[in-house]
Amino acid sequence: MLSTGGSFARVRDAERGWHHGAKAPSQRTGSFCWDRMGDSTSMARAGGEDMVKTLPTTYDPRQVEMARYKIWKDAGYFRALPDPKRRPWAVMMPLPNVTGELHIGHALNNGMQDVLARFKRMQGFNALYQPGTDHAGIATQNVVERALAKEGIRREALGREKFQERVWEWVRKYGGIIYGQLERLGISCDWDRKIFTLDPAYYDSVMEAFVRLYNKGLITRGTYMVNWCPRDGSVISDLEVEYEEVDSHLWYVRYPGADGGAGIVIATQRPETILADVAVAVHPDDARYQGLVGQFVLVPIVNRRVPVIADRRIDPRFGTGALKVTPGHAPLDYEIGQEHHLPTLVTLDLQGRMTPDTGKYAGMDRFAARDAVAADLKVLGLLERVEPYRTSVGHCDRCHTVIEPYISEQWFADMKGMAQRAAEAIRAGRVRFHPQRWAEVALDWLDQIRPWVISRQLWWGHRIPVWQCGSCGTRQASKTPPARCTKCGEGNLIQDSDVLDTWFSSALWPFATLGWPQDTADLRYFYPTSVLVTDRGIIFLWVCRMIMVGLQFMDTAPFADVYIHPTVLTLDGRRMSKSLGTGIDPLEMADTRGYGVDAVRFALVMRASQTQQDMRFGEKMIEDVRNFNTKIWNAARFVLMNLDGFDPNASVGTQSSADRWIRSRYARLAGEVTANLDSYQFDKAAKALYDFIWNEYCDWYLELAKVDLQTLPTDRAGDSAGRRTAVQRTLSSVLTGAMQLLHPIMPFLTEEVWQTLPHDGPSIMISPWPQVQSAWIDPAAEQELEVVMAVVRAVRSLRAELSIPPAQRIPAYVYAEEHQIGVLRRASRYVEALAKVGSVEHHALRDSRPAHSVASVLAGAEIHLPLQDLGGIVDFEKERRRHGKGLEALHTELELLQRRLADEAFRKNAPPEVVAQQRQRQEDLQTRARRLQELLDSLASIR
RNA sequence: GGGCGGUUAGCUCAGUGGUUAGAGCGCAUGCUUCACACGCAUGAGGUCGCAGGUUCAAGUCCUGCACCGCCCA
Repeated sequence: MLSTGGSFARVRDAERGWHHGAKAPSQRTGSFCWDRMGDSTSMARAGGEDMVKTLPTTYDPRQVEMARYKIWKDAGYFRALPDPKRRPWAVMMPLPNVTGELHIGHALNNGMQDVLARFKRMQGFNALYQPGTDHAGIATQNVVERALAKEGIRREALGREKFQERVWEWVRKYGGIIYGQLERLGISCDWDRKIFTLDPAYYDSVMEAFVRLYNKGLITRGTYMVNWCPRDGSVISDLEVEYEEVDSHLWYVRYPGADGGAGIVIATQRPETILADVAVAVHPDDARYQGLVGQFVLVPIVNRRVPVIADRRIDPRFGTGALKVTPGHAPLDYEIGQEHHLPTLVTLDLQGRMTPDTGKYAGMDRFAARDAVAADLKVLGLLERVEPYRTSVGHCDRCHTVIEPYISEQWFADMKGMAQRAAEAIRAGRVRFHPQRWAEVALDWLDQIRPWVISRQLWWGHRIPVWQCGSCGTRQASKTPPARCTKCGEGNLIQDSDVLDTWFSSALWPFATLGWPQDTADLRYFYPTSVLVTDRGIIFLWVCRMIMVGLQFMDTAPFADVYIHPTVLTLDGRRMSKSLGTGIDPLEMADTRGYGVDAVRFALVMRASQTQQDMRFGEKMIEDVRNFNTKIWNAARFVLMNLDGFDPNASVGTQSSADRWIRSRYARLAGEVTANLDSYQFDKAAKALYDFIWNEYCDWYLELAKVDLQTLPTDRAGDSAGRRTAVQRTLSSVLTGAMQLLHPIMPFLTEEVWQTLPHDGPSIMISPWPQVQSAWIDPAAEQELEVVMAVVRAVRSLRAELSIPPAQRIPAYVYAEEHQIGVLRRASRYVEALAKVGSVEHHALRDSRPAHSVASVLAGAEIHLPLQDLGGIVDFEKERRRHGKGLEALHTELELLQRRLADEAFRKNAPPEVVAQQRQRQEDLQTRARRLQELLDSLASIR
């Protein structure tokens, strides 16, 4: 069993004894259990080590991740039900579009939510991670329209009802794809709570919200100039318009005077709208046109007689300073037209084509008409010139069609009061943004909120629950079709044909998912939620609206924290996009490339800093984490090989300084990771784990432990002090704890490793989060090991410098301050093994040095490799240069220090401890410099 | 036009006003060391975007500028 598959414990066997019996030990008894007890003991007794050795040296995540996920899910670990005895914690998934497929942004976003959910769950919270999908009105309608187009069918030909059936069909077929992909990420959502925004209960919440706002007079119908998408045939809100700089032209057109005079030259970006002009406007102070205001000019082509008016909003520096006024097709012109009581003419239809009354232009697309009109103006001799011009053009954020300003009657929500409350909540700190600067961004928008156009001319979405009387025209809002008109009593009521903006329904997400408007146990228990994790791109569209609506209906903001994570970019700083071919597909990385989901998650999380708003990301970063995983895997293999005869319940035994050191470092790590996750500093948590596991645990502690394991007796009688047990316990418990701390970020590998080591409970997922063991923090042991490591590094460095073959054992003399000698003597076995030293002699620093040696001068110690042991391989000239360089550096630094300490201003103004620290440093450097000089002097006598 | 973020080693990024600025990757050299070559060891590599200022002390605080990016109008 062990040698097959890529895992220590093939998943199914790993849980043997836990899942099928009621005997699973309680988490609190503290009784360790060997998982796969049979395998482990036999491994220890008879050739077990060989069996472990036959394990592959690399970890294949594909062998375990999917199966492990199923075990967790089936065990019900993701489930969160109200339980008054436990503290709730909740995060709502930013609902992906039902048409959507997983991309790198989802991997980061959901990965982080899962980190938090797993972290909080292990901390003992009753953690709810709420999943769901969004019907995504325009996006989904577009997708299905495109599918229909392939069959040569237009939606209008099908009719509303048939079309909706087709969309539902599509959703049933493809709408679940994203769920499967999210599961593949390993995220621990409560899947029994999956919600789709068009589910009946959710639909009811949306209707309820609309009717309540309507009855409060906060939703009204009005005619304004809106952003119209001619392709979608619908209005969209300001936030759904993306402005983009494009190269265009400025056409200078002469409008002849009605009296036969020269008239006026205007500059326009849109000659095709000339046909709808009703005036020409100039700034009242513009000296050039003083005489013309009040006169009349003729609109070219149509020869309409229109006035020249004065308006302060005209920018005299733009073009000629004269603006043609087209109230039907431009927002500013619409305002000017209203104030000056000008008529409104419309020459473009809902599809962006010239209207039938435009003569030869009728039916022409707006862009074709632009060229046609310009050409005709030229023929008429009225086109003075054309200049290249760079301008910002609004596009539909769904289909990228150029937006047309259009006068239209729509439903608007008045957000002013709600925005005020939301802003108050943010200012009072009841909603906190991380990083904090995003609060300012949100507040700016809330403070200048404008009415929200919530109706959409679509067939897919929540139908607006307003009925209009066919007889008297009275409107009423109602969740159910009303029988008769409230005013005239007639029964001829017609429902509004429009649907609601998708964002209207998603604004209700934090409470509609929990059963609102019903007063449910879920709602009482989990609302308000704990945190929202999302990208900055939807702060206004979604985050602010959730806060506003949450306060409106629940009287409490929907979450206390908002964490805005970075946006993932390519290595050269471009947006990741499938269509541009610049994306990294997280599932391709995990499965096709075989890095595993753990590696993808960790690689992303490790780079999520609060400093920058973007993160540049590439495949190599995932590969690096895969290597880290292999490192962990092999460390676990090593530990497992050395746990022979280990009894987790035996008394602790005598720990070495190395044991105390790594336990101390681990205790600090636990505190660090906990604090970093609590403050959404994911990068710091990940890096702390990476550094600890690789550098401290693997590179140092495992090597130190090897030294002890090789020398300590394996039988109970010989090991009366329990030294071996102590090392084994340290090996095992520190790795187990590190796996727990790493689990939220890398759920799978950590579970595999945890299952094979002595542990308590059925899964790492529901194991208690490691407490910071302050008793384990041991500054003396830390200092001791610092010295040992410094000596080892110094010897290794000398060896490399002198090209001493790695296998050649050489003697070494260590000269140290007297209080360190005892420490170094006790640790000499470590130095010998790690630095490949045959024997170490310890001396006090005041003792005389060997006559001829190469040396390294440390702060409190000197390492000497005596010459006679090195044969003729030493290049003394090189040695002198090396030490000369070192001495020079010391002198430079000393000079700086001396100057600083000589400065009275420094001694007077700097805090005493800083001055003292600098003095101490000066002394240390002086000592080192002196010793180095002595060394140089002794070298000078040699050849 | 307004606001925000960034600019630190070849790349990706850390860096509470106080030692001569760090990490990972990459690079160089050596190593089939009994967990791991997806590895180990050693090492090279930086006028912290530019210019001023504050301070005993500036990568860190202030002002201005440049460039890259995001948002709003």
